[in-house]
Amino acid sequence: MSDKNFRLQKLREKLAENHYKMTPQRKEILQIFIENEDDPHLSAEEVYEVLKKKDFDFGLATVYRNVELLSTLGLLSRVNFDDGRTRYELASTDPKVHQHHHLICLKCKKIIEFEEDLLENLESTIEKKSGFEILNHEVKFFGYCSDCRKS
Amino acid sequence: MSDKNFRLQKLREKLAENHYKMTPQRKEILQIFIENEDDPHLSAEEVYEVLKKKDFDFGLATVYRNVELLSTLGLLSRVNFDDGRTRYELASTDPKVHQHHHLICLKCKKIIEFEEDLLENLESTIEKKSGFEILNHEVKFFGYCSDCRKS
DNA sequence: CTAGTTGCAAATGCTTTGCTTCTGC
DNA sequence: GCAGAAGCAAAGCATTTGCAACTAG
Repeated sequence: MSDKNFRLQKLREKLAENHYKMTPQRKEILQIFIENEDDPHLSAEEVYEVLKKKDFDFGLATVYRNVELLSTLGLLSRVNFDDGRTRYELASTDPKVHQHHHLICLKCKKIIEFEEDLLENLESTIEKKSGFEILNHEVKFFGYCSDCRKS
Repeated sequence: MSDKNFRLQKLREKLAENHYKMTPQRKEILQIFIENEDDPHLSAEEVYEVLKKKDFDFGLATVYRNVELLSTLGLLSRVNFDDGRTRYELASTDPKVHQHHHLICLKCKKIIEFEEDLLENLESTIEKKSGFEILNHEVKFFGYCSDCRKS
């Protein structure tokens, strides 16, 4: 099964499980995240713009309600880059895999994904010392990307 | 020199360096962060509330402008717990020390500070693999605190 | 003296909500 | 058929901004 169909399937399951309905709006919003690999961190407003370009005439409030719903269902993850809007990205399809990390360039504002996790040790240290049970994490690194370092 | 005087001294220096003026507003706002050890992550509005309790009648816009200024001067750090408001906390006085980590309990919403950093290895791995020069980071762990795990 | 700062109120911009109409299941 | 969803416009909040009056250096 393609990644796209896998995610749509999962959407159907999660919706049914929680007594929500599958609607064209929900399907299309998830698809936009699947298709927009090049721009993976979309705000509700940006999703709405993409929808308009694709000639889908959904209400903005519907987009707001559904990105939030998809995030509580675990299909999207909320990310916050302190630019005044909540953004969302496709969640990992593997429940064992935590979030990747984000490298944020202070000069050109570019956001780079770093795929490896590498926090297992730190997490078990924290769990031992604090008694806190860690389920997930969010890690951002700030600095200069390789392009900006050259100039 | 006390920690408080050290920080006020640093505020004076940073302001002068950058051609800003020392005002009673700026001094008092920084002091509030120094005094509020028990509630270390204040939003602008919360700082404004504390000021009112202390009978300082400063404008809310002044508070917004100055917490942001203190943050650009390195005396405060911005933190974001996705509760819809920007929060600030006292920055470390040691420039070599990175931010501590925040453990966020998903049940009781408590925020626990974890003082050790322990990210040196991960950072150097990322720098080697991506060519990204890391200056700072922000790390949040989500899960259940020891109190909530018991119940 | 004067560039920078404050305070106030109005404006902005993201997000949420109320409510009526519509539609999956 | 009916609970849940969409659409629209209005409301809600945190935050920013314009501007006249003030003040630190």
